[in-house]
Parts: sequence; C-alpha cells; structure tokens
Amino acid sequence: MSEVVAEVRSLPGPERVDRLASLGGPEATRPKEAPSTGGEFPELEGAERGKVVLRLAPFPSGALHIGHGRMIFINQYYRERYGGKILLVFDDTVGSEEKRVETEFFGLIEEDLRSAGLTPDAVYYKSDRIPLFYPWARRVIDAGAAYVCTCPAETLRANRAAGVACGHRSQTHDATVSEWEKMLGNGYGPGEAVLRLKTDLQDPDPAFRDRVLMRISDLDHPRVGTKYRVWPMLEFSWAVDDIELGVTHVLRGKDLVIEDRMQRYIWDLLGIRGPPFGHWGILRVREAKVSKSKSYREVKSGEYDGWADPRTWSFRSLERRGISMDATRAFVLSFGMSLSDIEVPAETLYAENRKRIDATTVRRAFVADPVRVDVDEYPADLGSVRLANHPDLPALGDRDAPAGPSFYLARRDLVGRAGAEVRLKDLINIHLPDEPVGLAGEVRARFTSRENKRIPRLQWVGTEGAYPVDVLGVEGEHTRGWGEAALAAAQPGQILQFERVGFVRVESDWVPGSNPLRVVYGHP
RNA sequence: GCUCCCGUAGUCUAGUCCGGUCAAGGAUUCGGCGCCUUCGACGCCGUAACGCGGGUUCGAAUCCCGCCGGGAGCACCA
Repeated sequence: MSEVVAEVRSLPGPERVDRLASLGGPEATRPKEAPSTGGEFPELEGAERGKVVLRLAPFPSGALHIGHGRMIFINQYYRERYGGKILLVFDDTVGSEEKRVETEFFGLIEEDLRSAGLTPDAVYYKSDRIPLFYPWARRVIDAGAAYVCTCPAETLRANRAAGVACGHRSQTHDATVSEWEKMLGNGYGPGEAVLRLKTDLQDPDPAFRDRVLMRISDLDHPRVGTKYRVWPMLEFSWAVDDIELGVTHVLRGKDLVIEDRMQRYIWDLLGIRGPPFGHWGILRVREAKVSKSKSYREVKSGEYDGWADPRTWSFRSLERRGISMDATRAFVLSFGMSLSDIEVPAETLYAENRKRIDATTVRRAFVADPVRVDVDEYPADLGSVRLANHPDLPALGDRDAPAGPSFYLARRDLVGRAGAEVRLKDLINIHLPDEPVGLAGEVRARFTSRENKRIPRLQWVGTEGAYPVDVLGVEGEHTRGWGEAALAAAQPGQILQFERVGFVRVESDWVPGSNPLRVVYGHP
C-alpha cells in the first residue's frame, strides 16, 4: 500500500492525472472544476454523485441580499458538482416578538432564488411539520435525556452560567412524561415551561448546557395561526428534519456551529448517524452596510424604494443596477469555503461585472448638474457629429450627436477652470470666460480650434435634442441631468455606459419616450 | 469572561492535511508607460505578503510549543 503511495507521489502532477484517467472512473476524468479565480471547495465527506441532498433554510424576514450569497451559491455549486438536490426549507417556526414570520417573504425569497438560478427541488415549511417533532421529543425523553423545566428564563440562565442543576432535572421519567403531556395539553402558558436537553452541566461551553428543545408560544403564526402552542427550537427542529428529509450534507454559515454540536449530541443519544456539516465565514461587502432590520423598516415605511432599493444590496437591487447574477456568483465563489470572515470592497464585484458587460455596452454622453454654455464663433458645419458607440468595437455601430453652438456642460467640470482652454470631447476646443461660473445663469465661451489637443476633455450634450435623465444612485439619491439625443431610443433594461460617469441600467418599468429617462447607477 | 474558529501583500484568495518543485501563484486595488479623444478597456512594467517568538529538521508558509491579533457564538430568535 505505502509503496503504491510512494510511487504515485513520485510522479509529476500532470502524469498523475493521466494515469488516473487511464484507470477510468467518474472522478478521474474531471479532477475538479475550480472557479476561475481562487476559491477552494473541498470534496464533501462521503458524497456520492446523484445522491447528495442539500438544504437551504432562510428565515422569511426580507429579500435575499449579498450577505446570503455564500449560502446560495455554495449550495448551488455543490448541487452542480455532485448532481444532487436542494431542498428549500423555510425556517418559519414561530420566531419571537422581534423576529416575526411574514408570509410575503416566502414568495419573495423563492423568486430571488430562481433569479439566482437556484430552483429548489422541493419546498417545505417548518410550520407544516410541527406535529412531527412531538414524537421525536418523546424519544429524547424516553432516552432519559430531556426534562420539562418550569424555571423562569432568568433562573434558567443563571443556573446555566453557574453550571448547577434545578430540581426539575432530576424528575423521574414518569413525572417528565406527565409534565410534557401537560405542556402539549395547554397546561402551561407561554414562558412557563420548556423541554430541555440534558447535557453536561459542567460543559466548558456554558452555551451548551441543557439547551432548550421545545418551548411554548402563542404568537399568531401567519400560516398556521395559533394551531400549535409547543414549538421546536431551531437546532432541535433540524436534528429531526435533517434526518426526516434525508439531508446528506449540511452546509451553512459558521454562526450556526454550536447547532452542529447539538444535532450530533441528539443523534448520538438516539443512535442515529446524521449528515456531516460544512461552514463558511461571514461575507461583507465594505460599502454595503446591510442590516436586514433596517432594510425592513425602511422598505415598510416607504423610505426605501421597495426591496430593490440599491441601499438594501438585495439580489434584486443588484440586478436593477445592471450587475449580472453571473458576476455576483463568480464574485461569491471566488472566496471558496473559507471559514474566515471576509470583508471585500464592492470594486471587486464591479470588476467582475465589468468584464462581462463592457464589450456589449454602448457609450453615451450625460451631464449632471448642467450649466448652459453658448460658444461664440462656433463652426457652422458642426451641427452634429458622428460618434462611435464603443471606442474599441466598431461592431457596436455609431450614432449622430447634435452639437453646438449651445451645450450643457457639467458644473463640476467648469469650476476652477475660469479662463482655461478645454476640449469638448470629440468636437472642438473652447476658451472659457475669465469669470468663475456662478450658481445660475449661462456661460459664454469662445471657439478656439478643432485640433485634438491634450487638454482636459469634457463631456457635453448639445442643447438641441438633449434628453432629460434621472439617475438613481447607490445611496438612493437622484441626480438630474441631460443626456444626448440618442438616449431617446433607450430600451427598458438596457445597460449603458455614461462616459466619465459609469455603467447604468435603464429601469425595467421605464416607458420608452417618457420624460425623464430613468436609470440606476451600477458602478464605475 | 467562557466556548469554538481564523491569521499569506491595501483587499480577497491558491499553497498548509501529506515539509523541498514557493527566492510564494492568481484576482482586485494602487503607481508608471503605451494605445484608444471617456468611467473605463487592452498591452507592457512596477509596488506589495507567509502575525510575533521559540523549537524540530539538511530544509518550515507548511510540523510542535508559547504569545499576539481578529471573528463568531454564549436567547424560551433564526
């Protein structure tokens, strides 16, 4: 055996692959399909092609956003890699006063998943499965590993911190059973009794001591109302459902690692072999101060422009900005399965998107915060000019841009340039007046020459045919300005590049011909 | 504080399991040059990293020990 290993190791890498391939087998011919940039994805323990079952468990409290990226794309990646299945299981146990389940998000989340190319193979709702958990709870009780505790929450917590037991822990099995039946039979009110798992009270991790399995809540659940009063805690529900649903691998964020331990502990005491776990660290985009509760508040109040508001950094907002799902996926997968928390600048995502859209995106002139400039001695033959739609790609064609003698120029291009000579890009050079540009009014400039000088080149829009444009920015701000005449032919959903501004996407609901042209800023 | 996890350039990542092919590769950012009259793209060039200290070894990013730093969890939320 070890001789064979030594022999194989002595072979150079490529030859190893060749030799492997010659031996046949499904894995040999496709060693691994690593994403283009970095990102390492290990084999899943014991995974068999076609038999992998994964699950996705979002809590329905908002649209999916960039922070959910790893959950979505990593699970999707492994489904593809092994040809498996993904179950969408809504974790809609009753929640709490602060964390309410809301039905509108079920559909929203499914839509988001579909738009991410992740159509689940099946959809489940935890709230439909509540009765299923009761016999399982009974199994744990019968194994002597659970008890009903009627201590107030504070006492329970204090005991846990101190590592001491309360009187309920030593109840007989019969007493526990009758207490449990009392819980199920409305004998206790919310907060008055819980079913707790017996672990080691001296466990070094205080968080792990005698955790709660089931509790009582009479919150009105939007799907099942007050039909159930005894609800499972997340980790118990998963200890059950990962088995019941035949999940083969649990891939989730590292915030849930303690739940692994809980699930394994329960499985061990029931003599069940459960699936292995995998985790990833938190992904943050530096510019995205994503807060689900803030987004929720602002969307509800109307402060945000729905769940596609750029400030939510939701998937739908990225799409609205012209950032393709493909780019987002590549971006997220480039981080691999690393367990470290990562904070990455949005620029990395933008670069990924730019690669994909640059070659198909036409250039257009846009001037924000416009100042009207009239040019004296303007050449009579320059009523319009022919411009290429893309500087490097003639295939994208060209268009006619109405020019002077009157123009809109951006105020920020004019300030500090009093008395200077500047170039109207692709057109002429002009001399700006010596007086600084005021806040209002017009500017009179003078034509100087046509030659292509290496002087500041400014974006311009001829006043004739200029099209009003409203740009929605990443911070939710609106910028008004003038775009060139060709924008009248823009199409909903089209991605454009405003020169010296960046990529924008025409709003899907924009009606061609209506004023102003509404676009959403994507990125530089 | 307790538990677990993680430390490779400005940022992200490959390499760590199984020490040599790593005087550390890729992506992004930044700087320079060229070219294209643009945000930018492309080409070429450049800056820049194994957290610190010991140990093992002919040889350490990789193994061992100790520090230091960062993160997550510590709910009758999910």
